[in-house]
Amino acid sequence: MSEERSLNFLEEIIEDDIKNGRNDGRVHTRFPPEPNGYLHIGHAKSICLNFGLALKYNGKTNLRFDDTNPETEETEYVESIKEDVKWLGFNWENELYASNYFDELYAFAVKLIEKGLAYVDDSSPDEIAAQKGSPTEPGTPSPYRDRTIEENLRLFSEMKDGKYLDGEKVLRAKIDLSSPNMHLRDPLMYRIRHAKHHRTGDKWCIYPMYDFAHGQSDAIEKITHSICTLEFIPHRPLYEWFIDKLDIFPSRQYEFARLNMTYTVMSKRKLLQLVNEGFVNGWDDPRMPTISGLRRRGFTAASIRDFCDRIGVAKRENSIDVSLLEFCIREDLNKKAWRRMAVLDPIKLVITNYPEGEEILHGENNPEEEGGGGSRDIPFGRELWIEREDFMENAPKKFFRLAPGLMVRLKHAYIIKCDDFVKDESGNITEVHCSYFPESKSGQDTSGIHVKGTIHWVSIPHAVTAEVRIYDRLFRSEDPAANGEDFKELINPESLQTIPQIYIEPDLAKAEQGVGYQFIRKGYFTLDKDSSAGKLVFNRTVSLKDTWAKEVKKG
RNA sequence: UGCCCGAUAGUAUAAAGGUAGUACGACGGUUUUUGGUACCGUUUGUCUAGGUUCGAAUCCUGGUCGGGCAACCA
Repeated sequence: MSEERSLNFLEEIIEDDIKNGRNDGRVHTRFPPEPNGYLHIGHAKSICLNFGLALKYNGKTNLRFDDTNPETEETEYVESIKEDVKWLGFNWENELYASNYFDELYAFAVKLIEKGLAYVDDSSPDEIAAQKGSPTEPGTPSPYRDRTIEENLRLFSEMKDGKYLDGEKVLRAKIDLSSPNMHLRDPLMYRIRHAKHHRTGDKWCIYPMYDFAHGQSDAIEKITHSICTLEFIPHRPLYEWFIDKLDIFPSRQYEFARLNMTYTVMSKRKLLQLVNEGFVNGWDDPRMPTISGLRRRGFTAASIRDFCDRIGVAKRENSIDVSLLEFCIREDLNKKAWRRMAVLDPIKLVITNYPEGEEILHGENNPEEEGGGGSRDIPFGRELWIEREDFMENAPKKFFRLAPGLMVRLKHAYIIKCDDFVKDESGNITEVHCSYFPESKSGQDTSGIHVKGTIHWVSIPHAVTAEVRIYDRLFRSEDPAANGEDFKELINPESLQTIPQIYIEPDLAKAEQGVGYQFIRKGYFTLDKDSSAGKLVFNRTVSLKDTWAKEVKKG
């Protein structure tokens, strides 16, 4: 709180507006998704921005579905969007739909026709495109541009009544065919689409275009700050033109740079292809940058909010390093996740001087949690699973694990010394033999022995099995979108690695979905929805930072 | 060869004419019963050329580079 944070450009605008008494100091934003796909991390930036601004300035935020294109929009998407926004921790003021305003929008269009500012055009799409000219050449008027108001009124009404086929006629605004801004060269306002709408059904066969719906919806809701992404900058004069000619509430549009992230694609169209063409297993595949994918992967809402806070808001194009997202989830989970032990690649360890039978040890749930977070029981015995990579026959000098003659501590248990190992006929190590120091028990160590390394383990007779899914980045390239439509060629073939059987400590049999666990020394994991009573499946959310792996790579 | 937006360490983001700072990354170290965490340190930057000014990342002009705009998508 004491830390003063500089304002982003939108906060500056809002504070300025409040200071000047604009809108009576009222702040009302909106988050306007089109229900034609699942929300992704880029939307999270927009959500955090819109809801965050309202929260900060004591305002409100509407959730408004921009559903003016019946051909691509579905209720399934509406539901997922609502779930994701809620999960992120935000509450909208009103759940609204652009389709709620179809009657008003129609009346607005009639009003513009009456003012001589809109006309029905019978030109084909190609003809209209030609009429618009090019950025360097002015457009030419449609032969239908000067129809009388009465004729336009009649024709538009007939369009609404279903008298024409798709594409036969459109309604266009009459603005300026020689404008240097292409969007002002008599843009389309309405098109004919005999399609069933997810909300209005068959009531309408004409649908407003984005430009004739968005600003007016903002105005109807008295949105004060309509925040969108950079590509809408050239639309702003049109947004203002409609508001001005219709004489409705003057909402204002502001634009910020959308989020891009390394090693991922961030367009709904591309994500849809990944889903439809089977490169991933659905919108919520844990490798997807969707909110639902991240959630299934084990990301917390808090970590995503923190990420959105750290990336900032500005108007320049950007590409955020995924490592920042990974930092955010590690930071959050470090504080929250319960520590547990799991062996992913097992090798058998025998403590030769340990008696038959078991002993119950105790392990802290989370050393980072204030007050300790309690502890759980861990059965220990003579035969344990340990990680194969924690033993080396010929260890390099800085290897602080097991090798003949070396000592390590078994986490929450005893210090052991490696005496011997067993190999099978093909040279694979099958067993490691150690002796333990009874007086070195964790928490009551009087042995005086100091070891550099600690390794995790699971008691063989008590071990529970599970499947684990290890994820890597979906793309091999830092900027897959730069490859255009061929982005799919850059998919990382090793983005999903399934380990069918790992050994986990018995307490983990009680694992629940939506909870993050740290498998000590291995990473953060969470229970996947594919789990069933007889089969536990864990997703690795993110690995732990691993400076040893880095050391090894350096050689 | 039109119009619009933008340009600060590797990546983001501050500095509103007055010491270029912060985070992530990278690198090194201390602590540690997780090679985790925590803590400390190091490294690297104002696109360019002029101009205004005592003083410019900031203001002005030209250039360069990047992005967007000519869907009956949003």
